[in-house]
Amino acid sequence: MTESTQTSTGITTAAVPGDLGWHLGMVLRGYQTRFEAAVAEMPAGIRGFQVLSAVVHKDPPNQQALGAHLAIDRTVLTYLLDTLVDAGVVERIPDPADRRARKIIATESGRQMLVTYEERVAAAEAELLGGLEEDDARSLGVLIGRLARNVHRTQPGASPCEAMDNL
Amino acid sequence: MTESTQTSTGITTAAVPGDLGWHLGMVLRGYQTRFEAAVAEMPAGIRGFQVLSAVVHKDPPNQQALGAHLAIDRTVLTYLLDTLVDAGVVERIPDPADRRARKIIATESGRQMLVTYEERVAAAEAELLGGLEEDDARSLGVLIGRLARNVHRTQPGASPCEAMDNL
DNA sequence: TGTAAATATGTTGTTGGACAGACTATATTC
DNA sequence: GAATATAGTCTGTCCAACAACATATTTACA
Repeated sequence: MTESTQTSTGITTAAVPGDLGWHLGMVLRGYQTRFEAAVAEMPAGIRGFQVLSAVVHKDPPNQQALGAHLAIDRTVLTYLLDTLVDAGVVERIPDPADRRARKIIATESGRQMLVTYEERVAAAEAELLGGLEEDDARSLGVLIGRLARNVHRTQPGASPCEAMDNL
Repeated sequence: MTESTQTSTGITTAAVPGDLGWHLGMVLRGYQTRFEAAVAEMPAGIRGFQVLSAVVHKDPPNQQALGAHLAIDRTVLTYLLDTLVDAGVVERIPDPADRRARKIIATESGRQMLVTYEERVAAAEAELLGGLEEDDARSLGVLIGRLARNVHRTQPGASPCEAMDNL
């Protein structure tokens, strides 16, 4: 811990390169632990929930769009969807306009399941942020959201080698 | 986007449970992409850097503490350290007080390497946060750091890592 | 003291997810 | 209608995570 920065919140943070990675990893770890417990009974667990949530809230036109949104490889998405279809949570319906593509829609049972688990997930998220002041938690959510959209916008596809010309 | 929350920053975010997970995943993905490029030539890549950084900055008394700090499984840490030792970056020296334990120390070459790569990592972190206002980036760093320490403190992480909660 | 439990680390084997490449079916383009 | 592009699936491979076991050492306690 060498140099440090005084911030408006009164917290002093060590300015060590790499700490951001440690912080992100630790937060994601805490999130996953709670999230996992919240959706343990869902088919395909965390990713099952994420897929179902994306299907309902984002209404992607085909699997490719769905996979791109969640940054899930298409070959992985295939068996993820297999699991969800087997569980009767979603359906693959052929797109009449482009019969190569398949649209994923939630079944009625899937919608109900999503509602149920969204409550649990919301509770898990609240618990994760429970250690922060309410204002801080809200700010953090906003800033992370903005940063996430930046990343999502500037990182198309799954090829990580494009965005790294600068080093 | 159904319901939304108006925040002090003027940004509108969708209040969908699970979005926090998507945000975190996306940010971590962007971070990893840049980080990976920054430390590609380092032995053991990202984790090699993280281990070396922790060894130098946190000075953990033994491997167990090191692994607990980074949330790395001990069996993984073993071959991670093998790689770093082979590369001449760190050394395992037996603890004279407890001959079961080994203290990991950086070699001179390792220290130099760390300095070199810390510059690159700092640049990568700055680039990731580049889309945010400077104040926002600083706030985000502070809040994530606080949350990360919460998680690190409250995770039931198996081992007595309390000895290292000195951040 | 002697012995059982606990601890620190290393080794081996298994498993699951990520990913590349081949393959099928359908669409578009010229 | 031949060539090429796209959506999805299937197969095989690689690596990290983890469990189970092995070894050396320390600690607890009878």
